[in-house]
Amino acid sequence: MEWRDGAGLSEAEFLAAYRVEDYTRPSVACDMVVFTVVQTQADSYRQLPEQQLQVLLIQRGGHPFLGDWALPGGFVRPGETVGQTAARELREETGLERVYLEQLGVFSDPGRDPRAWVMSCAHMALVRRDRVAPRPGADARQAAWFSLRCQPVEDGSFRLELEREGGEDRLWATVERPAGDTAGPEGYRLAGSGGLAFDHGRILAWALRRLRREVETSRLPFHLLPERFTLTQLQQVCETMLGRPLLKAAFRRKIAPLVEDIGEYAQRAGHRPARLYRRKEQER
Amino acid sequence: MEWRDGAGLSEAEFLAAYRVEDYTRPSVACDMVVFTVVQTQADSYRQLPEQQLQVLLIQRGGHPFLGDWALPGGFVRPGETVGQTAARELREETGLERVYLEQLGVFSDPGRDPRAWVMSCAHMALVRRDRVAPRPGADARQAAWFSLRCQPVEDGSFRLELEREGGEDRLWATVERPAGDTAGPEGYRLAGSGGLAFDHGRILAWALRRLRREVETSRLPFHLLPERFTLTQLQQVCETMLGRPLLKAAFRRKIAPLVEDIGEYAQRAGHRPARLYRRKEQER
DNA sequence: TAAATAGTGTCTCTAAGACAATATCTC
DNA sequence: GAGATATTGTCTTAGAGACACTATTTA
Repeated sequence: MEWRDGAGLSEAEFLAAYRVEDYTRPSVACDMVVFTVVQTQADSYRQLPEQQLQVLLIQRGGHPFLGDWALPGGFVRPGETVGQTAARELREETGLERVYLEQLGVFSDPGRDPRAWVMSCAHMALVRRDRVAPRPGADARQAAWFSLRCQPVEDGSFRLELEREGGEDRLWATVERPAGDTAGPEGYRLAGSGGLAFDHGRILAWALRRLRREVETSRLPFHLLPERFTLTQLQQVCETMLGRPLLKAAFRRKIAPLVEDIGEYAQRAGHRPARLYRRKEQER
Repeated sequence: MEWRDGAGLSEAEFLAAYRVEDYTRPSVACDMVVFTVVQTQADSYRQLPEQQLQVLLIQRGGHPFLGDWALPGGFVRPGETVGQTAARELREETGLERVYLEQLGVFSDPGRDPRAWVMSCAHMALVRRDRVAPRPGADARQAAWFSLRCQPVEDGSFRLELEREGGEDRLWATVERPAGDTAGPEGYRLAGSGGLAFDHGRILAWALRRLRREVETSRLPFHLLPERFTLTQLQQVCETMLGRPLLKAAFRRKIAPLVEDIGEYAQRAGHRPARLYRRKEQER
């Protein structure tokens, strides 16, 4: 005998009668915060180059926010998970497969997109800059890397500053964290932004916070390095992600169990050559 | 002069012509993992009672998963953020206002709901059990609290076990974390479940992980305690959330800066009375 | 006084912070 | 040798783990 519900329907009958069109539905997009770390030019070939944290933005060629810069993204299609949408967008935007991707959460303010009811499931990705050639011409949109800095402001809020490579464009956003235990992606409030489309300043702020939180606990920095690297490179990537310097001795003690000496040395440095390491595969 | 896009439209013209109906859209629901901590009966009035971590579930009265237990939840309505949806659901389900709520992330497997394309933005809530009278009769659905336990299994996966208060129903789910750096809500995979509807075992597993992560860093336990509490009560709540015992001396050292002695004592215990504390308001 | 929890003292151990000393390469 | 980074050693400090000891209540 079959199970029947309160209306006397079997499961097959119920599913046939169910009409999802009866409810108003939002559009759901995935917006991508694509992080990378890049070396700026050093004064001398013997010195270590400085590094910058960068994000990939796309200039809007249509309304709304025409001319402003936005996170790359696109709508979720039927049959996809949001993670698959993010991976697809990233592939279309950068040509990269199998990069590190992490879901950051939903931004759903009703007015965030003046066109319609669109909520965004933000993701962050970590890509190696040398693997990406952002394609300015692809579908008539201009893509560019922006350096990202975050300064605390006196009243407890933060100011994000973005600068396009070469210094042609400068964007900014101010976000604040309301008092109380508000947590999660919608915990930050966007107090204002310049040159950034939609609520993307808010999404950026949340992504940066997550990035910094996770550097300490996890293995994110490896995704921004080549297979073989020196400990100084690893430390520099961590410092760039965190936005503050780390002590060398303590850093090496801490990451020692995560890496493995491969017995080779970096070549052609103007100083003592550094040992090369690779990431150690973890047993759980 | 007005800005015009590639098609020669002004922003107002563009918005008027934009048709969101042209795209297929998913339904978006908020599912709530409502946690509480409850004391079980002690053998003697002089002994401290044991505590249990519990979640609120609702028995499905319709297809699909008729008779199984599901997380409370409902669809996002136009004009709401997902956080507002969660707060509304919680109010409807428990009558509570202003409880701690946190967005956990999106679960979006295309087949997760056999009726239609429905993605779920999961939230967790922390409520004081003594404030909630789950209303079994409300809109013909039966609500009940289930104790929640989580055991690691030998191959790296986890088994969740739920037991209804009184022991009438037992539910389970097995989840695994695939190798690699998969992070975020969709990082867990549901290997199987019994008595739990949809992918709610997976959502529960993720919620429990988040809960445990955040106990250590934040102030979540206060939301499960009355205004005035003893340090032993606070420690017990933390232990229950974490599922493991803590050392008394170390615990007190650690939480000392978060609480404030109010100079009163717990009454009527069969032993030395404990000092009462309240949460100290943080400067950031 | 027995039984129970409350509250504190202290020793150890580990890890991070801080800084210095030594090593090794290229020009 | 000068100048740069690489690598290691070690002293100090902060905090967690572990355990024991004392305090205070009620039946």
